[in-house]
Amino acid sequence: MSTSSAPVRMTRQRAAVADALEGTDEFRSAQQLHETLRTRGDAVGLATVYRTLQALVDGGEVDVLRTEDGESLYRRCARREHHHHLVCRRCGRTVEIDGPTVEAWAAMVGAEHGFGEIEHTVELWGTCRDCREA
Amino acid sequence: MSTSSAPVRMTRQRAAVADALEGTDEFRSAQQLHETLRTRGDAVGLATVYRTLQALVDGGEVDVLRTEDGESLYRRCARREHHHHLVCRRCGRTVEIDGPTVEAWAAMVGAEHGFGEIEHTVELWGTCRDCREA
DNA sequence: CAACCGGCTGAGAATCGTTGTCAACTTCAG
DNA sequence: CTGAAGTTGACAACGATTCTCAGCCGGTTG
Repeated sequence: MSTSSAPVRMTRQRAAVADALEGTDEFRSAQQLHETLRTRGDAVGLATVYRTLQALVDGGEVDVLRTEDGESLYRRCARREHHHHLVCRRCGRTVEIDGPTVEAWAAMVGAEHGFGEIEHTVELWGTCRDCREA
Repeated sequence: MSTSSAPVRMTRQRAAVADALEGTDEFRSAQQLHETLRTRGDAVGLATVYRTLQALVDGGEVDVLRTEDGESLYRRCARREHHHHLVCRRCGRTVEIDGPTVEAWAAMVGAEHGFGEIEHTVELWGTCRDCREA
């Protein structure tokens, strides 16, 4: 038997998207990445950018989070373990942080109220020094 | 001088939306509320539902949060002070919670990295007992 | 090295929640 | 009661994301 998972192919497009993510430590939107690639010369269809990002997210390679106005931002994070982010709402610059106590707290509060399958969203937004001075 | 803010009028539609929110303690989407009102008999245009909800949010009368797939959910909360939520992802049932230490922690982490104007998002999602048993 | 199978791509259409438009309408001060 | 101005609602417009599907190409096989 097999896991019947389709073999994943390495294509120019996938390499390009992955590379664009490697190139920055800021959270970027799919559209920004698409634009970056187009400018850089290795154009990739927008749909493909979205598909690739989704795949990377599913594989835990990339983190996503949503802006206040619903746009998804992607970032290749250093640590694969669960963590949170302090993101500059202006430029996307990001600092990875972990809330050692948050997980436990969330699980406890959930159980306390009879809720199961608890998940939590903890993100910090701010304006980084450079953006404030600009 | 004046704040030049336009006088706010009480209309059937606004009363209806406000009432629909009073009627439940669950987070509901604009579309759900619109449907509820239509079924109940006092139909209100969808655009008006959105406008009214936005106004209530701006006035701090109502809380908003976004689903994982980007939909906005609204709820008339008991306390006006800052707090967080434990929401059933299935039915919207909600428990208000406060993270006494979260605020301080967020501000500290922000300052520590040179970020200003810190805001934080802390929401818990789970499945309530009733929905799990159903 | 060439043929092939099936995953992959991309341009454009389709979704979907939400916001903008604007003529008709309603609230409420005077 | 009247008029000025805030409101409403049907519908168009938007913007991010997903779907379609015919053509393309990675990689394995013979």
